[in-house]
Amino acid sequence: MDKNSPIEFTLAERDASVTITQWVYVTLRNAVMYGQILPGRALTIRELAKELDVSPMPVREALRQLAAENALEIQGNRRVMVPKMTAMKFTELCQARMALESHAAERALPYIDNQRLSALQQIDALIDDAQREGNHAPVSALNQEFHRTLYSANPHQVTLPLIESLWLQLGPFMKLASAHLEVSSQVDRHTEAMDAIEKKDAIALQLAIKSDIREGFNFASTPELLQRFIDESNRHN
Amino acid sequence: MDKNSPIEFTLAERDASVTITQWVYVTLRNAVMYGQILPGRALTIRELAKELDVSPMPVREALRQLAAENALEIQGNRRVMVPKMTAMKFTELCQARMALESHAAERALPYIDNQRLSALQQIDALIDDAQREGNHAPVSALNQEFHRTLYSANPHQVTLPLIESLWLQLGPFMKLASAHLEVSSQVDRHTEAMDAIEKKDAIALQLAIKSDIREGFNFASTPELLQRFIDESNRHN
DNA sequence: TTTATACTTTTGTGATCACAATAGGCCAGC
DNA sequence: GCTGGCCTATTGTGATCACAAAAGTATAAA
Repeated sequence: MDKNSPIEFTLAERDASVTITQWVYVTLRNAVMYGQILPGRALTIRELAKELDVSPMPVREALRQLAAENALEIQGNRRVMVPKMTAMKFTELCQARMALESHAAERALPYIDNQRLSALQQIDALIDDAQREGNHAPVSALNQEFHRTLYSANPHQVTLPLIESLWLQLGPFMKLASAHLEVSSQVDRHTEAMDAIEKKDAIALQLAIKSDIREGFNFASTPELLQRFIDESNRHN
Repeated sequence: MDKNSPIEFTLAERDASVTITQWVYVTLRNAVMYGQILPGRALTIRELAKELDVSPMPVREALRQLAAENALEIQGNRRVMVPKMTAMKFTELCQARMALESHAAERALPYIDNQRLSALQQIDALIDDAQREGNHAPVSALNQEFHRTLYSANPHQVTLPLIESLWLQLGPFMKLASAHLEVSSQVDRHTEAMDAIEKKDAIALQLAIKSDIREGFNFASTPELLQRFIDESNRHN
């Protein structure tokens, strides 16, 4: 079965009201997002079906959906794998995040009320708590939650699905990143963002979001370090 | 069968080297993109399978893929339809296009060589020819081809799939648009873009792209006109 | 004429099966 | 020891079937 590396799934409870396909989709999505499937690892429908104890059918549909979201790549051989990363692609993904998310923040700004602002503050407080305790595991998910809460204030949402696609593509490398990342010393860009929101200052908000994204990945600003991460993830072919 | 409106598919030849699922996907995608399926129209797997003369299986997979690309919407009832448009959503889609595509153009600029520039000029010439002959049908597809050729110069492509998702969502309304659109009088922003490319002027290129997108839809700048289009497409429920 | 209810049909979901293509392993030849 | 071609096992694709949920329809009561 595990011709390459085994895959450790975090199997959630399967609610009866949710279709099996959706459950498989969420499970695989989390596995990709949190780097539990190494890039380059070939995935087969039957293997995953066996692993998740479902029939091949829901796996097929979930894989196709994830491929459409650019989380997985269908090779010419019809084989499915997590796309490999390159230094240039990594840069492009971060640049695309900055462009898209600063735009999404600007479009969301007019719709942010006090209730949502306090929700943002709450999430930020959780992040601070986790970092103070040295508990880096949930920070990545909480950070996403912060951004999602911000952008989804806009009730006519069209950018969030695109942004989530970028997150998915960067996901496998966030894990490698967080293991090496020094976050405690950095300026809290979330606070800057919330200040800008209170002042309804679109320019400042965009700047804060862009800085937040850039600093989240500036550990990789030295090409050698990034290259080591990429090599590490590709070592298993 | 046609409880609502019938669907006119443009059935392409099915190449043997292409899987049925891919062929169905392309066929449905074109139908959505060129407004052959009215928004709100409920789609059923078996109906489409019968219409396209394939088994339900490839249709299921194609529908799921299109839903993942935001071209179709899966309702709570598990029914699939082309999403309905609102004036606000239309605006958001255009704004997102401007943000994403101007960014994609900037990132592609360093990679554009003379060969690609002449390809762009060729496409633009075809557009001019078609418009001079009053042949508005292929203009929309050629315009997309122009933008795609420009952005895909960047070999580390990550934004193009996101941009295509936006095109798909706007697609159904391009048809309604082109029927009422006056294009002959407008400035040729493509020429401006190509001038900027020759001068390697990123700012001018971004401006040209943004203007091109804005003018492509400024027919809808009067809310009443846009509303009429939306109503028209929703009339059939 | 209108509304609530029972019945019939249709539909999405998921399982299983058949088949052609691909991959991986094996052995012979150099 | 290394490479090239054959053979077996595995895989993706697509078809068919079973089932429960949903939608549509007709009937009956008001």
